[in-house]
Amino acid sequence: MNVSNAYPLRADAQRNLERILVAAREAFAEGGLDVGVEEIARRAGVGKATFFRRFPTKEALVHAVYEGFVIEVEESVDRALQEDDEPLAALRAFLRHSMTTQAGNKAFFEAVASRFVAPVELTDRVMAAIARVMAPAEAAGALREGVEAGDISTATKMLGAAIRPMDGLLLPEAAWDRYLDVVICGLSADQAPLPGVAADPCAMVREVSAKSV
Amino acid sequence: MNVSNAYPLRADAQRNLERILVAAREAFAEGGLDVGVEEIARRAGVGKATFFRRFPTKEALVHAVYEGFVIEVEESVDRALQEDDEPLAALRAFLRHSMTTQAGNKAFFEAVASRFVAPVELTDRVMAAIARVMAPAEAAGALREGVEAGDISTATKMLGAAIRPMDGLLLPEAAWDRYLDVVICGLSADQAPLPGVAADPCAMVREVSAKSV
DNA sequence: GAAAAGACGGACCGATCGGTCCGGTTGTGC
DNA sequence: GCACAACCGGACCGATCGGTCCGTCTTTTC
Repeated sequence: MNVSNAYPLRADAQRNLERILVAAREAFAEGGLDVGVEEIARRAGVGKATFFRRFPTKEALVHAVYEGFVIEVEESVDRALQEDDEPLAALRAFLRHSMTTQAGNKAFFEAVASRFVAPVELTDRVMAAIARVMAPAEAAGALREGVEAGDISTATKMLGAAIRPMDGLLLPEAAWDRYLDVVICGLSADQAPLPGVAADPCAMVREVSAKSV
Repeated sequence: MNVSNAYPLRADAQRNLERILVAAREAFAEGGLDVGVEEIARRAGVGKATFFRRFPTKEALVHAVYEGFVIEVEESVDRALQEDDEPLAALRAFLRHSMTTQAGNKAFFEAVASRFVAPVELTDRVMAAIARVMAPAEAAGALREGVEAGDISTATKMLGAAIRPMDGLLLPEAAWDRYLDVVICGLSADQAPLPGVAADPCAMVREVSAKSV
């Protein structure tokens, strides 16, 4: 985000900026998006004022970290597309990876759970990545009629909810596949078609984001 | 909870207590569990101190309201059990009703999403109700092998997550059945059995609750 | 109808959070 | 090596939240 800005930062400032980003990723991963700015600055070995000199608001930092998540998603799709033994393999690998990431990174989980309004540009990138990862299954006719990108996005939310039965508690990995199985199975072909799509969640997200600018 | 206490409250105190409970239910339904105590007291036409005279802490109020939710769940199961056209009907009706309630009541949604640690006694009641509502389907062999009460509880969480694509946004009702279909379908028989249960979420919930007492 | 038990609410407290200010420090270009 | 701009961080601010205090008012009881 600000890492390579218009005119170059002084060396120490650049170093501190990077430290802040690293510290924020760590702190958010452990404690979720509610971790305070002071704690992040402390971890970065920096004063609170220094933080606010680089990021106008805490929200800006959250967006910067969120962009990292989007990149992770895109890379996850690239990796998932490698395995093409069977039509649904890539989609399954993607969803499974999403569970792992949400489990190990509380902020990622909260981001998926939409604890904040993400910039449109970034949600668009996520949707594009999802479209890529579901393409093989779609082409092979392995997907239930009516399943679309927004549904896969929703599936990641549902799976995230599944592996966190209560606040602060995380289901052991061995139990995750139960839910992944249920969802994959519900998304597979050879079922009655899904009811018609009455609304496009992505469009609504776009609308809300635009309104909040 | 405190409504009918050990020794009788004075008439005005009893009236105010009821007003507080009603106001809390409304306020929580609209704004979620983060609504402040002051706002609730204001809605009840009462001072903040009066609130804290009846409830030792805000958490106590949340638990009282949560007990109301548990009763709603139990009633919902009673109603769902009426419709027995086909084996899965009751379960489906129950999950559908849970979606409606979560949609119309932000606090209920957050309670399902486990935004707080509920008392063991109440989570036990929820689990018992779920066991009742899934019994017909189970008896008819309509459930996939390995599906148990904890999975239905998780299903309500997943469906709650599905209908709220982002903070403050609610999917229109017409789109809900898509996800209900996916989940019901994944829970139905005639699929490969679910992977073995490595952990019992309910037991873990019980453990965590005990620790926090 | 008066006294005492109980309830009332607004003012107050301490902790926390996002965000700002300012006097001292440090990297950088000449 | 010097001067200046850029940078630094701790102290500070205002808002908010859960929770308490205390002087006043209401209900109950005899």
